[in-house]
Amino acid sequence: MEETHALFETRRQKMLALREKGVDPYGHRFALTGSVAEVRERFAEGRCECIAGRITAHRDMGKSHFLDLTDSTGRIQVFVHAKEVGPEAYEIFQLLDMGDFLGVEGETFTTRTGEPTLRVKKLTVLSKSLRPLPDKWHGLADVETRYRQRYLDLLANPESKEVFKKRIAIIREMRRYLEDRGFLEVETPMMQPVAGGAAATPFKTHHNALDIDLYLRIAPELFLKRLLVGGFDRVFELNRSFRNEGVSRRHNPEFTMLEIYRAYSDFEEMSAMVEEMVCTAAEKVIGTLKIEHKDAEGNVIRTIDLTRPWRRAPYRELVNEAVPGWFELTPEARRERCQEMKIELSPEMADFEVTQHVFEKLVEEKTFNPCFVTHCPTELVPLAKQNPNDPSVVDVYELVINGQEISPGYSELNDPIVQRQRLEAQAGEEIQKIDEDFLAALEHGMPPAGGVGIGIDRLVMMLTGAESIRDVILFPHMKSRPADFKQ
RNA sequence: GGGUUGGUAGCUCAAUGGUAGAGCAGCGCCCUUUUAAGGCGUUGGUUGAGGGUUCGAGUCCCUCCCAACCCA
Repeated sequence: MEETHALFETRRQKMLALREKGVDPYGHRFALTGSVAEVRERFAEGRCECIAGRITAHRDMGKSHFLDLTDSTGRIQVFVHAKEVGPEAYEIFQLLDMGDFLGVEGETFTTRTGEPTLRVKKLTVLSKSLRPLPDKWHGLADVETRYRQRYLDLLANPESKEVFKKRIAIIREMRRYLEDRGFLEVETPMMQPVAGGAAATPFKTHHNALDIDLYLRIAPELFLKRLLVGGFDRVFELNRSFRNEGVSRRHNPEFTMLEIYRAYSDFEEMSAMVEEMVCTAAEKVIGTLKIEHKDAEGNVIRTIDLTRPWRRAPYRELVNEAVPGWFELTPEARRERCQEMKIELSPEMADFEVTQHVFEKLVEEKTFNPCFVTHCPTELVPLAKQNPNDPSVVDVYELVINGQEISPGYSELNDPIVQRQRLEAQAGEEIQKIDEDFLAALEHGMPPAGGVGIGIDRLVMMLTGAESIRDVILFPHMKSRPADFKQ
């Protein structure tokens, strides 16, 4: 910032003027008698209180000033008058701006209009704000700024802050649910020599001292299974994974995933657990199982009903519901039907991929209430365990809510020979992409187990009605903008 | 990667191809109980960047940057 903006310069001069008066514009610890909410809670005439917060409003009556002081618990009005604070403090007061952090000591009283207020006896400058905050009334509307400078969004848009508080609460409830049932939360490597456990492009990095390439994990799966081998029967990990792919309304390069593994279980038992866990979180955090999504004007555009039991239906049945007689059609006739239904296909697609496209467009995107899609075709999920009675399908569910895949669940493959074949087939030429250490672990014996992954960002979207993943991630990734902060 | 829409003062937004504006914020003055306080006055702009057309461009054309949405 070679040039300084006039608004910035005005505030900087005030900051320097505070220094001139021997006041440190960037203060230190300030002893509170309570938070704003606590002071409001126990409000009674004539109590002495010390509170601190950001100045979020200033109503200037000449010699009387009313400020709003806001901390994380709320706002409270404080009253500043020259006679109460003395001439020196009043001069300091005149160097303050909206956005400054201020500590005040004073006595509570109620104004004529009935507003609980603190009459300031002593004020302490805690931090001078050099840049103006967004408009107090209109808030911050520009989406780009809301994402790039989230702190401004949080200050200006209370509903944005609410979404993140809900996200935190949802995650807390999921953790509590799992811990109450004997699951141990573990931490496994985010930097891995081989990025396994999913099909996705990883981020690559390099460790200098070891002189080895490492990848940011695309999933924690292979390490959690090592823990099943090692005798942890119930484990989960709730943390970031990274995929070097496009960004969109539903994709952020780093995203939060919950993976849970339970020995001696299977995908069906896991589906029941996921159902119960999500409902518990919804009831505790949102307070209902009927989740209303609203548009910008506040009109309800859809209601997601999480009431149990959730639907469970085989993949083929759902496709057949969407397009009756689909599976009786020849491959050619299916492609023609897709053209009629305006579903775009590429010529090199395999037949199962054509069906999968129909599934995505006509089932997944239109399924808002929860549905466990079961009996998925083996080709779609090559790493899963085949159904003992019907090898054309696998023992897997895909949970669809809000038109998105939110959680896959597996009966985990624990046959090391089959696992090796599958990984080799998947790796093809790139044989170095096989995690031999993982296969060695399986060869020591892994108990049969159920495993699930839950996309936390998408779950939070569903529960809060957010239309974009960027609205549930505090600092979503954006392209850098070199012009930022040029004054 | 393709398509659509958008980017104007610190914030929220105006402006038929014809002098770049308003509200809030800021600054100055008045006001001793205000609630988006009020009143009077006033500062503030490389209209995302760069080219072009035109007597004249925020507006039309081209290239680029950033974002949102849709598609791949």
